Amino acid sequence: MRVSRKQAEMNREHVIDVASRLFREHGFDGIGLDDLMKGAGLTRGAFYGQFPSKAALAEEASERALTQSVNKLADAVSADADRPVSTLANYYLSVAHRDFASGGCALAALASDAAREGDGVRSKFTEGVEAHLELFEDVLSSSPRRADFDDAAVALSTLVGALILARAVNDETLSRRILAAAARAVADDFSSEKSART
Amino acid sequence: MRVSRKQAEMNREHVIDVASRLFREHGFDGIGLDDLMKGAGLTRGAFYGQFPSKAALAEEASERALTQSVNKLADAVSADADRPVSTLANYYLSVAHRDFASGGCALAALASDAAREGDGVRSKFTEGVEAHLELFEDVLSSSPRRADFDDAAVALSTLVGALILARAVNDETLSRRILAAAARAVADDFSSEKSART
DNA sequence: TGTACATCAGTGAACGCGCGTTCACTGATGTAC
DNA sequence: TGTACATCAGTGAACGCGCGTTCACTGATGTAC
Repeated sequence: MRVSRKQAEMNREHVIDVASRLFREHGFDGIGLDDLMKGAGLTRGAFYGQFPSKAALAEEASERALTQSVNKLADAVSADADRPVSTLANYYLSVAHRDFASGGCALAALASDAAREGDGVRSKFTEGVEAHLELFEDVLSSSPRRADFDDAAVALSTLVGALILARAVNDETLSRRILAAAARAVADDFSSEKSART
Repeated sequence: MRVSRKQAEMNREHVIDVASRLFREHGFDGIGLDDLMKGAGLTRGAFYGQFPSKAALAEEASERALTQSVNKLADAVSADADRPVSTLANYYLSVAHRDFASGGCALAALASDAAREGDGVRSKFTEGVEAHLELFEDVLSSSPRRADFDDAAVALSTLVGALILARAVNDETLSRRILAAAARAVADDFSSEKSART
């Protein structure tokens, strides 16, 4: 059943979107092409008309997930322009974000997996980390204290690490304490905007 | 070929050790029972005499990897008791640790994977995170500034996040800048022992 | 302590299954006239 | 604009392979006397 070129291109884009979500939720090795294509409303066989291999999809899906992650963070920050740093930290380390890996930060969801992938995926992650760092440097610099690359790297590391630990842990109290502690530390480090102690 | 009970118990322990390394290197889904058992010098078939399932091994291997991680960090810190905080940070964020996931921190290597595992593995990670936090609280408290649970959580998050990002990235310069920035931030936050700017 | 037998750790082949990938086929789309 | 045919996006069965798991078997170990 041939489909119009426009429809075919839309299908391809849809597969990438679905993959960017399902990879974040299950990891690159945790989801197969069958489920990936089903999730996009197509069948397994159509895959190789669109992509040369699963690794190639992983690459495109990583790029998309990382771009979406940066954009979501930028949007969240601009929604509360008065307190950008604590908005960023609280949004990133919210329970909602912790429980929504498939639509959340690709670094927290996939960076560990990416370290085991080939250069294609890792190059996308390199660009993704750089894009996140640029956003962080911007946001942190909006505070009274000027921020440089190193400040951005430290803040990003703290947020990513805290989210990953909060997700790995089985104990809701411990999980929330980690999120809260890291959010407050990042917010306090870069603001007159002191956040309240929990 | 039956083997003495003592030898059988040693074999079982060896399988757990090998698994704790190979899981850290390849992820829980990235290595099969065949390679796991081969790594321990046994054959696939012997596995089910020792463990009820792969998930059960993942649980035991997680526990072992986490315990080993804490012990290694404690040893590293006590080797340079004069500057415990910067020793911890520099050891954790060394290039050697970045490039040696199989013998390194189980949290950085497997926490993302653990979030997708069942309660067995996640409970071990909960205990593992708690053990790391206790160590961190101890080490950080040795500085002039007193440290509490939150300080430990922030420092651990920063180190784990920075190591994961440094591993995901394809660019050696970027990778080292992340490591150096996070190491200096953690060391400076908790010491009179100021570390030198790179 | 020595012998006879039961136990059981480890072997290796086999199981069904889902994986990534290939391919002959279908039929709507796109094109040539 | 209408017709005839070539193109090719998507289908679904099939491929070999490695996965987690099972099992009949082997032969050294452990035990009973």
